[in-house]
Amino acid sequence: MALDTPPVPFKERQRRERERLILQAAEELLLERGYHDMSIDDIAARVGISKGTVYLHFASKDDLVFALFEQGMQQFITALDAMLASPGTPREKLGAIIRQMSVGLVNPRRLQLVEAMFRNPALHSRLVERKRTIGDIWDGPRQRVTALLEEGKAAGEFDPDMPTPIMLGLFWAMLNPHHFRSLIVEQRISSDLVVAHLCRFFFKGVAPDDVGGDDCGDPQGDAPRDG
Amino acid sequence: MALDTPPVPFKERQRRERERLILQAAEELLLERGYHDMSIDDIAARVGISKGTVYLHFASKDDLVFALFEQGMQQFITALDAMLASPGTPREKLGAIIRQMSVGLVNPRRLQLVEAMFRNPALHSRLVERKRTIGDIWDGPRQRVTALLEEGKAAGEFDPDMPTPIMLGLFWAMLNPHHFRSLIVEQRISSDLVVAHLCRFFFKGVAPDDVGGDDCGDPQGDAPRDG
Amino acid sequence: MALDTPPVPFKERQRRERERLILQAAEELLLERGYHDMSIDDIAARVGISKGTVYLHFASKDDLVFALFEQGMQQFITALDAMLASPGTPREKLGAIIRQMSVGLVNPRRLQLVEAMFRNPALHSRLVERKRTIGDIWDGPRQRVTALLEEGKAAGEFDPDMPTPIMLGLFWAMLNPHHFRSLIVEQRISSDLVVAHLCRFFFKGVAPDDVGGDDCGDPQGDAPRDG
Amino acid sequence: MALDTPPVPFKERQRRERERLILQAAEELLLERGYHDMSIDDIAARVGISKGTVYLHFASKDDLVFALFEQGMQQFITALDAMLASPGTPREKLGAIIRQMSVGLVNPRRLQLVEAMFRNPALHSRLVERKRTIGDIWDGPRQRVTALLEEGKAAGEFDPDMPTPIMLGLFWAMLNPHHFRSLIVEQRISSDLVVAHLCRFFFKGVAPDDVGGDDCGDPQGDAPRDG
DNA sequence: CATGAATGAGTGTTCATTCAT
DNA sequence: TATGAATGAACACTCATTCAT
Repeated sequence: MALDTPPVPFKERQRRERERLILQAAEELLLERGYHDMSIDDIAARVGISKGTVYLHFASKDDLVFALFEQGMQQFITALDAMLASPGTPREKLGAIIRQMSVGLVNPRRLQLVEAMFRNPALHSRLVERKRTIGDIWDGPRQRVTALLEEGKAAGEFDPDMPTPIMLGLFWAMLNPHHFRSLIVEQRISSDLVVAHLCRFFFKGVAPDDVGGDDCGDPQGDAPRDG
Repeated sequence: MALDTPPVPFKERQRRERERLILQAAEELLLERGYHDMSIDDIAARVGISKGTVYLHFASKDDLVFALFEQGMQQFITALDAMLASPGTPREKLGAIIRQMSVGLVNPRRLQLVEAMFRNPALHSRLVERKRTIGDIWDGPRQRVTALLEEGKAAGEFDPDMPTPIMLGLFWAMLNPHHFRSLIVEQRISSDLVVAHLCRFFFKGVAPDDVGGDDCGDPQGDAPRDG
Repeated sequence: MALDTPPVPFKERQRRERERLILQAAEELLLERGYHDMSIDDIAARVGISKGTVYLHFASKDDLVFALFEQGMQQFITALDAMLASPGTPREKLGAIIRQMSVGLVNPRRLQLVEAMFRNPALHSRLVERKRTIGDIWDGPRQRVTALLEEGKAAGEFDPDMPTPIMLGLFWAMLNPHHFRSLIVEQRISSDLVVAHLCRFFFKGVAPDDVGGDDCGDPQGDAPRDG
Repeated sequence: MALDTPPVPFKERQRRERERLILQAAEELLLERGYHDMSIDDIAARVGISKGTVYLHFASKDDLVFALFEQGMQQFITALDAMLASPGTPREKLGAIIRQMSVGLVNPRRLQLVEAMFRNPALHSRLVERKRTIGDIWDGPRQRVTALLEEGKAAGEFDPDMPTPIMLGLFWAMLNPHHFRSLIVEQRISSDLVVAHLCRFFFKGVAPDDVGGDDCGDPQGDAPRDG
C-alpha cells in the first residue's frame, strides 16, 4: 500500500520544509516588528535564502501573511476539535479550552498573530477583499464554541438569559493573548494561577465565593481552593 | 469679569481649531488604516490643508500620534476621576465605569486608538523611548482602578482570593473596544444589552443566576432582570 | 548745509540698520553652514525679526547673498584704493596689500564669503545669469592689481617675462583665505609670521636667500631677517 | 598564468562598471552643481538607471560623496608616490609634481572635487564624524610633500628659514585647481606656460630673473627661457 | 509696515515586486 | 530552480516663497 503512494520526492520535501521555515521566520518577525516593519528581505535573510525564493512560495507579502493566518486558524480548530471530542460537560470542556489556550497546546502566539494581522485595518480589508474564505476560517472556531455554549445553556450550566454572542465575545476577550501576556509576562503571575482564576472568573465573576466549586479542575494544585 | 480674560485672539482660536481637525483626521485615519498606511498627505488632504501645515502643528508623524495618545488617555483619566468621585460602593462604581465606557462618555474609539498604536512594536518602542512620561500616562488608569478593586475587596464585595492584577486584567479585557465593537457593530446587539451583560458577567460570571441582584443598576430598563 | 539735507528719517535709519543686521547674520550663517544649510528662518531668528521682514529687504535668498557679495567686494575695492593711493613703489604696495589682507583691514572672511558663494556652481551661474554686473564687480580688484603689477614690471621690480595674468593668479592664490586660515588657525602660526613669509615668497620664491633684501617692510619685527 | 586568476565573473564586472559610471556621473554633477543641487535622481538619470539602483551601490548620498573623495585622494597619493619614487633632487621632484598636477595625470578636477566637498561645512563635519579615516587620507599627501620639502631644505635647495608648513601651504595654494582653471580656461593661457611660470614662481617669486636657471626642466620647449 | 501661517515642489530613502541570468 | 540586481512608487520631512491679517 505504502508503495502505491510513491514517497514524496526529495525536491518536494525540500520545498515544503522551506515553506515551513519561511512561515516560521515570518511569524517571528511579524510578532517582533509588526506587518510593515517586517520586510521580505528580513524573512529571506532569517531563513538563509534569497528574496526571490520567497516569491516562489508566496505570490505576495499579503499572501504570505494570509497563509500564516490560515495555518494558525487551522491549528486552532484542530486543537479545539480535539478538546470538544473528549468527554465532559460543556462547562468542563470550556474549562479545558481555557486551560489549553494558555498552556500552549493552542499556542497563544498564534492568536496574537491573528490579532496582529487583523488589527491592521488596511491589511485586514485587503485580505478580506482578496478571499471571502476568511469568513469561513473565522467562523470555524466561532461556530464550535457557540455550539458548546448553547449546549451548556441547555444543560443548565450557563445562564440562559445571556445572549450567546455576548457570552462568546466575553470568552474571546478573556482569552485575548494580549492580556494573557500582560498578566504572565509583565505582571509575572504564574500561568497556572492565571488560568485558574480565568476559569473561575468566567463562571463566577469577581463575586466572593460563597457557593460553588472550582470550575476548571485543579490544574496544578496552586489554584485557589474554595471552601 | 470678561475683561479679565482677554478673549483668545482669533489667530490662536483658528490655530487650535485646526489642530483639533488634524487630530480628528489623524484619529479617523489611524483607525481606518493603521499607523503605516496613514500618510501625512492623507491627513492633510482630509483636513483640506497642505502637508506643510500639518508640520506646523506636529513636528513629526510620531509626535502627532503621540499627541493623539496623550489626548485619549487624558480624556479617559478625566472621565474615570469623575466616576470615582461620585458616591457609591466600589461595585457600583465599577458598574458605572463599564456602562460609561461603552456609552461613549469615555469614547471607546480612543481606547482602540491606544491599542492600535501600541500593537505596533516599533512605534511602541519609539514612543516609549521618546518620553518616559508614557509610563505615568499608562499608570493613571491602572492605579485608579486597582485602588477601586482593592477597596471592593476590603468591603467584601469582590473575591479577596483573586489577585488584584488578574482582576484588573480581566476588567480591561472585557472592556477591550475590539470586542465591544465586534458585539455592537458586527453582531448588532444593542449597546445597552451588551453593557448590562458585561456588568453582570464581571460580577457573576456565566453561571445561571440563582442568587444575587443586578450588579450594575438599571441602565435603560431593557437589561435582563433577575429574580 | 546740513540743514539742506533733511536728516534721514527715523524709519529709514531703522530700515538701513535692519538691513545691515540681516546682512551680518547672513554672513555669519553663510560662513558657518554654507549656502544651502542657511535658511531664511535662521537668518530672521538670529536678527530677531520675522521671515517675512527679510523679504521686505531682499527679494530672494539669492538676492540676499548677492548683496552680501557686492558689499564684500565694495569694501575690498575701497581698501585697495586706499592702499594704492599711499606713496611707495609697486613692490611696497603689493607688500602692503598682502599685509593688510591678512591683518583684517580687508577682512579675509569677506573674501572667504565670496569664495564660498562662487564655489557653489549652481549659485554662481544663477547669480551670473541674473546680473551681468558681476563681471564689473569682479573686474574692479582685477584691474587695479593688474595695473600695479604692470607698473612694477615697468619699474623693473617684477619679472617682465612672467605674463601679468599669471602673476595676478598667483597673487590671488597666495591670498586665498582658505590657506590663510589653514596656516593661522589650524597650524597655529602667528599671522605676522605668515604675512612675512608670504611677502618674501611672492618676491623670492622658496629659494634660499643669498641675494636681496626683505620685500615687505618689517611688519612687527618678528619676520625673518635676511643676512 | 591566466588560469590562476579566475576571471572576474560577468556580474561582478558589470557591477563594477556600473559603480564607476555612478561615481563618474556624481563627480560631474558635483562639479557642475555642488553637493546640494545634485540629487540622487539626477545621478541615476545621467547614468540611465533608476534611483533605487544607486542605493544598491552606496548606502546614502554622503556615502557616495565620500567614496568620490576617497577615490580622488587615493589616485592623488598614487600619482604622488610615483613621482617621489623617480630619481631627482627634491627641487626637481616638486617641479615634476607641479607639472603633473596641471597636465592631468593627477586630475585637478579631483582636487577641486575635494575642495567642493570640504567647503560645505555641514557635509564636512558629517563626513569627519563618520570616519576618522579622513584624517589619514588628508594626511597622506601632506606628509609626503612635507618630507620632500624638508629634504630639500636639508639639501640646501629651499630656504631653511621658511617654516615648512608655510611652504606647504603656499604649494597647495599655488596648485589650487580653482586658480589653475581660472588661468587656463578663463584667461586662455596655455597650460604649459602656466606650469612653467608656476614652477619658476615657486622657486624664484616674481623678482626679475638675474640669477639662477629654470627650476622645472623644460616641459615642452615653450616655457620661457632665462638667461 | 511686519508678521508668520500656509503652501507645495523637491529630497533622500525604503521596499514590494519583477525578471534576466 | 534560485538568485539578487533593478525598478519605481511611496513617504516623511524641509524650506523658499507668498499673502492675508
